[in-house]
Amino acid sequence: MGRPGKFTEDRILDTAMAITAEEGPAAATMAAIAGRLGAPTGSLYHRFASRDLLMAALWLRGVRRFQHGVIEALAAGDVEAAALHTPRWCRDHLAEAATVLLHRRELVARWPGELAGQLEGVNTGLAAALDACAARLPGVGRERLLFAVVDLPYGAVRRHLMAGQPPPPLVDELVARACRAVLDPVPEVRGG
Amino acid sequence: MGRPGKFTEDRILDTAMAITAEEGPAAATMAAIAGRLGAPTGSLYHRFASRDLLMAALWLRGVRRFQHGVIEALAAGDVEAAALHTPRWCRDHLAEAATVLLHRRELVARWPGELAGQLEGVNTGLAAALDACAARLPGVGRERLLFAVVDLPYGAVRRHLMAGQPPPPLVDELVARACRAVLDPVPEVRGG
DNA sequence: CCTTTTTTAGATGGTAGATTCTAGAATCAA
DNA sequence: TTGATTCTAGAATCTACCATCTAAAAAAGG
Repeated sequence: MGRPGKFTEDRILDTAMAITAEEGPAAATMAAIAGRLGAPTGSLYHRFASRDLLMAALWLRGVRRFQHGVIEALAAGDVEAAALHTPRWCRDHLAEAATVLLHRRELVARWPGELAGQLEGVNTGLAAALDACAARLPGVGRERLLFAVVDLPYGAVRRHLMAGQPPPPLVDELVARACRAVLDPVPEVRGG
Repeated sequence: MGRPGKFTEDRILDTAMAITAEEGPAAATMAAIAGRLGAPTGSLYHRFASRDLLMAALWLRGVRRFQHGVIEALAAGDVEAAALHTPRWCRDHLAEAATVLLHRRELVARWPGELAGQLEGVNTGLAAALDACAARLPGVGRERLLFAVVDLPYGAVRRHLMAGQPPPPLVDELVARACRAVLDPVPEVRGG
């Protein structure tokens, strides 16, 4: 079988994630990752053909873990739970949340062609859950649901992630209220 | 008086903004800006001592223009108008909105010390308007107002800016509804 | 026309970081 | 033990870009 690896892909990604969460993705150079991990740069290139590939893998791993809860809640038809998953997950996985939610564009400025399929899979996974849920809710369009489940919670946690802090409890109340208001079928007419 | 300038600061910033909006801030290298403007790099450095300074100036100019409307609405005590200013301004200034709202971190990764005062001014300007408005609204804390006026609209437009599209009309309805719901003093009790 | 000031002009230097390359070490199977 | 295989190791290379530097051009004033 040959010599067993000393630095696993996951450990490399964890190190890149720590640097990214602390100092931003630009600070996660190959040398910085290798240095913090105590590995030579060559070992990194043994696992990942390029830095782009490494960063894309980092983002993919995080986004999959994150999306899992959202998709689950949507499948159960609980839109509010899906919306609240974001602030809750941020509390439990602060560094990974910062990496995935804050640094998407910088992380994967040039998406490697090799991973086009993986990206597609991630996108369609959420899209399918969203469509299935929207189909069950009369009067709630896809765009409206997307706002309630993705955009709104994202806006609510962003500032706190940027400060390196977990979102405070108030955020959950704000998200829940706004979510209900947006999905409410007859909001303008009193007593409807 | 000496030879009049051929490339003004504003034209340089406009060019940098165009590149940033189209291909991201990383693509806005000094050579790229100069090339698109038809100027040599030397002319850029005549106006801006460094790339960091140029990008910081770009962000400052944009954020000032953007904030103006928000602060005005807050001074008038109209929270909903303040929240709606974001999607409206994005429609009218698509490229600048993308630059200011999407690329803050990448644009000014290292904020130049020379501009510390300017940054401070921008931050306190909004903060003051926010505090003054919050003081007038009983039961509405500063954090809640910040969410309604900043976080919520930001989340609502982000996806559209990333796609290079102006936010659709639906966004205004979503923002307005969510804004009202969040500021509503007694949302839980029916008929309150 | 001549001087002064300001700007253009672009070649050149310097540096940070990604990537490659060659050597050698660790493990497994026979 | 030996050979095949997989990995570590880190120095060397390559590339892209920021920043500098010298020279010259273009006004404005006298």
